[in-house]
Amino acid sequence: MLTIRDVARLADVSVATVSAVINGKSGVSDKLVQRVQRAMEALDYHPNHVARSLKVRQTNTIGMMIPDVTNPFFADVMHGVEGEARRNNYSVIFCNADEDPELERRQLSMLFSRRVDGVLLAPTDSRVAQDRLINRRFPLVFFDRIPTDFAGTAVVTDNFEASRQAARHLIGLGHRRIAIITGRLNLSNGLQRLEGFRRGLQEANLPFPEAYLRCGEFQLETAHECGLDLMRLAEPPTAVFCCNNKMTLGLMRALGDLRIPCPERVSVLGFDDFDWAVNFSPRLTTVAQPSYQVGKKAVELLLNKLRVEKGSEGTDHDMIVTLKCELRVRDSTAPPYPAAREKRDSRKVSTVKRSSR
Amino acid sequence: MLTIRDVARLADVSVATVSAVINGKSGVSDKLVQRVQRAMEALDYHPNHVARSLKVRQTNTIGMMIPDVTNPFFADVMHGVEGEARRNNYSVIFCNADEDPELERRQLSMLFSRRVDGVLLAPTDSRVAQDRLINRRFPLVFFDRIPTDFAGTAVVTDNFEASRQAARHLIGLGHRRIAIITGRLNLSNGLQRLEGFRRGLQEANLPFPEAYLRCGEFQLETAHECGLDLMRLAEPPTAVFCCNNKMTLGLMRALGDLRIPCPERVSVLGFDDFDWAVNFSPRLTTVAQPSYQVGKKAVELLLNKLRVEKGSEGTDHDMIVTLKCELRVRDSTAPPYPAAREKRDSRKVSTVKRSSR
DNA sequence: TGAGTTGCGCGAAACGTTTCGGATTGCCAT
DNA sequence: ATGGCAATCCGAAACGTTTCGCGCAACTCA
Repeated sequence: MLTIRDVARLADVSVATVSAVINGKSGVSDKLVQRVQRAMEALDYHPNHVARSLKVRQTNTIGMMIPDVTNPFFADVMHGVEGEARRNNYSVIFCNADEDPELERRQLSMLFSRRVDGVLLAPTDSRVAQDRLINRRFPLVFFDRIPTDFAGTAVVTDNFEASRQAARHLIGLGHRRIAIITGRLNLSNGLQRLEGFRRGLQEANLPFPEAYLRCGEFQLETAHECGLDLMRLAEPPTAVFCCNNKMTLGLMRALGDLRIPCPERVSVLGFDDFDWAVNFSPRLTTVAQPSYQVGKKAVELLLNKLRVEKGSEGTDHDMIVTLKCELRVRDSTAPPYPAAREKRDSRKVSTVKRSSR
Repeated sequence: MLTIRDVARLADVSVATVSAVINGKSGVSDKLVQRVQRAMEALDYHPNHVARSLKVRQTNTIGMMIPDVTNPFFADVMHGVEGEARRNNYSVIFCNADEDPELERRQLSMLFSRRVDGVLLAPTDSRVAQDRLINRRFPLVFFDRIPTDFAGTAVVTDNFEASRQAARHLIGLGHRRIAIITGRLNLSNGLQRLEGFRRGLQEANLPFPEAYLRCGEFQLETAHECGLDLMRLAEPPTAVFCCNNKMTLGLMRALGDLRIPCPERVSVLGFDDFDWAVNFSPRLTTVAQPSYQVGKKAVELLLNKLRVEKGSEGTDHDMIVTLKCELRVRDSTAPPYPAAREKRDSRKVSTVKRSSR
């Protein structure tokens, strides 16, 4: 394999000089720059990035920990991460935790061994997140979800507000018996979605019976069962709010199993939008997260952290940036059945706008 | 930052000894092994993987080039890749080519600088794929798509056979006017799907007029327009085969725009299955690719290549492994309208099985 | 008892860069 | 002619590992 020495020899200069022109440093004459560049060209030389990393103690690599690649939400944030990283000459090595804290721990430790400059983390539980040891290893920015008493920097979406709006939308349609299928509640995303929803109900003075609160653990199968349970209740809900895309799918399957038409018998509102939502039967109304932006912003924050750590500029203040969600009203939510009886309770029905995408 | 020297000092042994125990080499007494391990524990020492990589000239990293992260098919193969790589102590640095050959080239060159041990590549065009220079840089295994005159190792699915079966399914239902929306035809996946389909038609002595062949470039928007064009023909097709998931979506939108009911007026059969297909309106019949397996198998092949390159065992013969697809019949395909008139042409209608997932 | 063998541990030289300080040159002002 | 000062260029020491070969002690066997 070619080394910097080979090009130095061919260009008849020292390795120091070659290094200088590779890194675009000033203080080397045009003549030599030319010679060196020609030599590199001739040999098709590519600097060994790992040797460089060892020397400068910086790998220009960030790690990204995802709990579940299969979720299209995370695919989108990966897209954002990869793009922004590349634009800044960073590579991303990508890890899947499979929702397993132990695996997550091992992967994090592997990332440290590889001396990544920093990591992006959507933690699977709050223990890892709080681990001071891990925090001391490298700059960390969280995304999508954070522990309740989190101190550090993160980018999340306004789960609380979005869920509150979701509840309001349902209430506005005239629903009184509204259920929720939540995700895991140990982390912010699951919790905030529940809390925002609860607040929405509360503000309308609506009851929120225990039976209408189900934990679907963010999984399709679990949500499927929740849906089944919910709809078999003596007094089933007329609307249900699903806290992520997979669970929405599970619920829809349950409705299909029970031959309960949506939205005629029950309205469903899902968290997470995706291309396919438009083609669902019925077209799904959802709250859409700016997933690409989450990824982009996360690496912006991380790179800033790295820059200040190198002392070159600015300051780093830990912060949680919150990105707005958007309610996309489509066809899976409608006034409750029988519409006639409850219609009088609802004044906002006629004002809701339908989203075309 | 801690080095091997620190633990050597603490354990009162040489760095060579520490290195030996880290790598589990034999020839060091139990007593010293204990001492060293205790020291590592006490210091919370993690070996510097980049120094090691430099020395042993192997990074235990593979690169993965994907044309489009956003496509759930690739998300699944990533899942397979990451899992199999991790099980073998490899990390994967992940690149998005965004369907841009120039970007792909740059990324490949970056991967080489980082001295990845090998790369997994779903090329965006056939030029890059054939580049001898690139092939000489590192072991390469292609997946999903290969150039027509490909020589090397790759894992693909049986696009030809699957598409032929797809055509047969449609024909079996009684369709005579069958259209196809193809992807790009410069690479195997697009081409084979067209060819298999054409063969299927041919075997049934069905015509395949120019007007029924549209290129959707694997993109949703393009396919949307193709769908519009197709259905506005004087004699529109009664069934259409879409060569990937995004294009199926585009077609469905077109049908929605034109208020053409599926499958009553037109049957649609899509390439690529996904969780959401079940909840479509109507439930989509698709040909499903073993995407996770594609990823898994690809790294198996790559790691094997690496092993033989290190001379430790076995031989490497370039090969193309082809994984089977599966036709999942659901509700978006049905006998053509008006069923009565053409029913007599079809004998197989009653024998098709419906897939429950 | 002495030579050969084995097992264990260590020192030091790589791996391919970057970077620091010093050496060389040319030029200008004195 | 001489000293001083930029402007270039170079040698060599790191960076944190692995690994080769050597030294030393303890056995084994005649």
